[in-house]
Amino acid sequence: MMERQAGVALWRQIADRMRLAINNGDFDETGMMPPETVLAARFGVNRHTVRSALASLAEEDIVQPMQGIGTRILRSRHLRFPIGRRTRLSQGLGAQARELEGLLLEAACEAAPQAVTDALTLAPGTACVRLETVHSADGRPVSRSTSFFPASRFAGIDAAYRRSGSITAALRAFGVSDYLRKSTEISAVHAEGDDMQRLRLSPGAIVLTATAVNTDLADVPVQYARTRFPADRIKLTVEPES
Amino acid sequence: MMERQAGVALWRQIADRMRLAINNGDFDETGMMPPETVLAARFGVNRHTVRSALASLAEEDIVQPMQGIGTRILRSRHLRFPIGRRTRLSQGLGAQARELEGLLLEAACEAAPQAVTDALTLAPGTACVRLETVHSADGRPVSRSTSFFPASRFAGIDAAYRRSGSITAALRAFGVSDYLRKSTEISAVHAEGDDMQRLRLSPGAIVLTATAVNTDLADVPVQYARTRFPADRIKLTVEPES
DNA sequence: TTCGGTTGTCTAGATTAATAGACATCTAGG
DNA sequence: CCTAGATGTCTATTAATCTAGACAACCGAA
Repeated sequence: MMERQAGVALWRQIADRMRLAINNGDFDETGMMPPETVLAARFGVNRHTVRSALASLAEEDIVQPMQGIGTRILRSRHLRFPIGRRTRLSQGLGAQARELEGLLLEAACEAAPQAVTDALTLAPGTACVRLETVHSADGRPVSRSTSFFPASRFAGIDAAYRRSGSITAALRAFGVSDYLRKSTEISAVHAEGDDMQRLRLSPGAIVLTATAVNTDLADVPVQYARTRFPADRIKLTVEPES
Repeated sequence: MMERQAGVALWRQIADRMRLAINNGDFDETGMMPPETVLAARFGVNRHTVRSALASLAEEDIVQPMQGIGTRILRSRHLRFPIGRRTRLSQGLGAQARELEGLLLEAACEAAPQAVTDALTLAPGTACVRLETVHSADGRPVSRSTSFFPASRFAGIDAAYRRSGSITAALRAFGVSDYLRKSTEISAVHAEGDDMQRLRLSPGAIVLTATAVNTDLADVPVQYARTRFPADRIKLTVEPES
C-alpha cells in the first residue's frame, strides 16, 4: 500500500494523500475525517503514524482535531488561476475569494540574471527593477512572485506599485495602457527556503512555478515574472481566448 | 541549510536539489558532479548521506558513478510541451527528441466517472472508451495519459488507435477531421503507484498533471484526457495563438 | 448516569536514517 | 611506477521513525 524505505516518512506520504483526498472532496458528506483507527487500517499503518500525518495537516490549518468528537475538515477546494493572453494576477482569482490582498516584500534595482535579460531581449547585465510580492486570498497565501522590469524605462515602478498595489496600475503610470502575455512556462518543484515560509508550506510540499513574459501593445517586453503557487491550493487553467 | 525532522530524508532532499541543479545546467562546464566530499561539505552533511542521494540519481539514470574518476552527468535539459488551442500529444515534443514512441497499455469500455461525464456534457454514468497510454522520448517515458471518449460515437476507437498510434488519426477514422482544445487544468502532485512505475520515477517525485477537454469543430466535446508528466523532465509552455 | 466511540498521552521496543572513521579500489597523470 | 584524488565498502554509534499496547480525557446519546 504505502512505500517504505523511500526517503519519505510514512506519515508524510499519508499526509499528502489525505490532503489530496480532502481537496478532492472525498469527505464532503460529513465534513469530518474518518476516525484515526479507520485511517490506520485503511493505510495499513499504526494509529500513531496516522496521528503524525493529521498533526501535520492541523499545522497547515487544513483539519482541526476535536477530542471526543473527531477531526473536522476546515478548508477544501482549489482556487483556479486562469492563464491566457490577458492574465492579471489579482483579477484571475476574482470572485473565488472574499478578500484578496497583495503585499510588496522587497524592491531593488540591480543587474538582472541572464535568464531575465534573454527573455526581455536586453543586453546581458542590464539593470532591472525587481519586485518581490505575495498575494493572499482570505488570509491564506496563494502566490509568491518575483518580477523584473527594465530599469531604463520603469525606474521607480516600485513606488507606483506601492501606491496602487497593482502591476496593471503601476505599468499604466509608465504609459503602458495595456499589456499582453507573450509566453508562460510551467513547472513544479518542492518548496524551499523563503517560499516555504511565505506560502506557509511544510517541507516536501509542491509549488507550481509559472515563468511569464509580458509585452506592451507594440510587442516590446515590459515584464519578466516568476510566480510560485502552492499546488495544494491552486490549479492553473489554460482557456482559449474569447 | 537542510531541514531535518521534516518527514523527508536528508538524502532525498539533497537528491532533489541536485537533480534541479543538473537540469538547471549548473555543472555543464565539466559534465561531472563535484566530488562527494565537496558536496558533503556544501550541504553540511556526511559523505554517506550524499552517496545515498547520488545512488538515487544513478537509479534514475541521471548520473553515472565511475570509480577513480568521478560522477558523470548523463542527461539534462527539460523538454518543452506546448499547450494551446491545437495541442497534440505527439507533435508537441516534435524535434526535441530523436525518437518518439507511443504505447497503448490498456483499453476498456465502461461507465465514466462523474468528472468525465461533467466535462464532456454527458449524462452521469454514460459509457466511455478509456485508453491508457505512455509516451517515451529517446527511450525515456515522458507522459502517461488516461483518455475518455463517448462510447456511443467512438466505439472501437481503441482499435483505430492501436493501428495508427495516434489520437489524431484515430479520431479522423471516426469522422473528426480536426479538433481543438477547449480547456486545460494544470496541477502537480507526488507520483504514486502505477505512474511511478510507468514513468520510472522514485517516490516523492513530482508529476505535472494536465486535465484537458477537446472538442470537434462543431464545439462538441470528443475527448477528456488526464496526462501526467514527470516534472523533472518536462516543462509545460502556454503560447499565444498564431 | 452510563456507555460507546473518539482524540490525547505515555512507555517500550524494533526498524530505518544519519554520522563518523578507516581503508580498499580504481584512474589519470607526473 | 607512484601518487593524488576520486569512488566503493565495511563497522560502529547515535538519532529519528514506526510499531505495539495500555489507558486517560472528552463528547454525545441512550
